[in-house]
Amino acid sequence: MSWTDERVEILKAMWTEGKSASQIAKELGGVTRNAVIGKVHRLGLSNRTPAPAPKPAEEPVARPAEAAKPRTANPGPAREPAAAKEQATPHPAPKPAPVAAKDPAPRAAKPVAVAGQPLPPQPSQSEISEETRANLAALEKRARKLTLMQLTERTCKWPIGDPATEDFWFCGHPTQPGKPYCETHVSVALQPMSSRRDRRASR
DNA sequence: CCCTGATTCGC
DNA sequence: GCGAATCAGG
Repeated sequence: MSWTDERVEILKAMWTEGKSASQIAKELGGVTRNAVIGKVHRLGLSNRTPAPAPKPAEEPVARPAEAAKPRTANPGPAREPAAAKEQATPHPAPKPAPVAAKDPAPRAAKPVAVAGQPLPPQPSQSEISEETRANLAALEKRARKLTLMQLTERTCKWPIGDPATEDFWFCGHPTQPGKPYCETHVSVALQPMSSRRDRRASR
């Protein structure tokens, strides 16, 4: 794949929106995150940080040659205004609408809209075995407490807690291959809906 | 270990 | 210009 005009546009858009290089790479396809990062730099739109922490120059202890190399952000010569359109929605994390927190029961999670992510079909308030129930309780205590932005293809996206408060995070345990949740959450989320199988029909 | 962006440097 | 390898960090 090559950097066609269109692909570059997507790259710019996504990068500006705060998407990570790997996300962009997956979206575009045919490129690695390294390629994306490399391109981002060549395009000169690397600095997503309006507040460039002026890094006090380190002692040229071991690399005199390196010190001479042009940094991405060159303080000297006229650099193009890349910080102009720094308006992209500064809140990558969608804030869920406040929800009445009246859930005394062992914190069963409420579904939250996660952009582009499969949503956890309610803990199927239906029939969940006591065993599974206990499993969940134990599991949630060991949750990695990932934030929305830390979720990846292989982190369990099961929401835990109340999205309206700070008491909210995602399970984060390793997902079952191809599934959005960890083993335990898959079991409660994607049940074959046959808790009560026919008592005799089967064969 | 998973992930992030940054930089280098051969192609 | 490109991007794998590598670096530095969370």
